[in-house]
Amino acid sequence: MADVVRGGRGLAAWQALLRSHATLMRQLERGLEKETGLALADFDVLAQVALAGGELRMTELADRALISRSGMTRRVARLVDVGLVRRASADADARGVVVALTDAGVARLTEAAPVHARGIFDLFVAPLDDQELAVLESALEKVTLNCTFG
Amino acid sequence: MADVVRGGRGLAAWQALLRSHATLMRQLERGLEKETGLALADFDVLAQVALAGGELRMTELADRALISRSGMTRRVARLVDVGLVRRASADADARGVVVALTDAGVARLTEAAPVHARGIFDLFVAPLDDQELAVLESALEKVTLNCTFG
DNA sequence: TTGATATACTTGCATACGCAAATACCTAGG
DNA sequence: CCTAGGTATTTGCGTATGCAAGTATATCAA
Repeated sequence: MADVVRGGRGLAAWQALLRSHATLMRQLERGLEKETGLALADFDVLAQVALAGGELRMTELADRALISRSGMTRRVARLVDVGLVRRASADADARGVVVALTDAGVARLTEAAPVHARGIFDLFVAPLDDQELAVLESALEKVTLNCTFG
Repeated sequence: MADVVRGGRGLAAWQALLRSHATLMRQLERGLEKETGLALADFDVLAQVALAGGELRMTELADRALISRSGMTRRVARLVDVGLVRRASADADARGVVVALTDAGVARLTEAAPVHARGIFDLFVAPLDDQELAVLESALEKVTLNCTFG
């Protein structure tokens, strides 16, 4: 029975990674939250806004953060409550909402970004040597790109 | 501001993968659920029991499925309701519960396992060539192993 | 035997999520 | 101008989760 579950070439490694992903992410999030008081989901919002150049509409933000629009509504609401983010109505479209970082948000992100990078580094990059990293770099990109329109 | 967020060597690729993971997993789960009517979480339980040789205690099952014990209590309850799994008290320990597949569970798993393998293959393995796969195989293993005690 | 402590599992609670329906606004065609 | 249909966002609802507390059982030592 057990062998029905096992897969072929290349599957096992991915399967293991996918399965441990939840745990890895929990570790990553614990670290971030412990050191900066910021949930990963919230960090992600701040980071996306920053990457976009300072402000983003809700839909775009949801798409980039890879969560539903309704989920983003609530995340932003939480972030507004704690003062890391500001909502304003879009210039040209009264339906629209633009989200921007507050000063506190910028400060928090500036503090958190290196911690997060460090977390990913420790968990994912550090265990690998240079050659592996080089291959991984292009390989992961293929897999990742492949899902952008998912 | 934006550059605070960007990381160094090897980070970007992982970051992208981690970020797209939720979406990839949703795709994977959609496919599995559509073709077999089985949620990924439930598949995981069946697969773990099968891999363990037919039966598993709750704690062990939760550990292998990488979720909390309480989460597993509920998953198993759902699976018992739909008749894919059976609970019995452990021989030597009256506190214990052993979970085993029913015939229906075995049948469902047998049907679902190739579908799931195929899903992972399409999303993760197919985009890569042989050399990339070879390196990835060992590289992912390092990252994955590194978190087993997380 | 009996109490102290640990283990296996479940339940109460608070929280986050996605989907579908609702709301508000925009845009075209007539 | 007005209506039909589309888009941006929010709300209602059901569901899954983890943590902390609770219950039942085991273990061990005095």
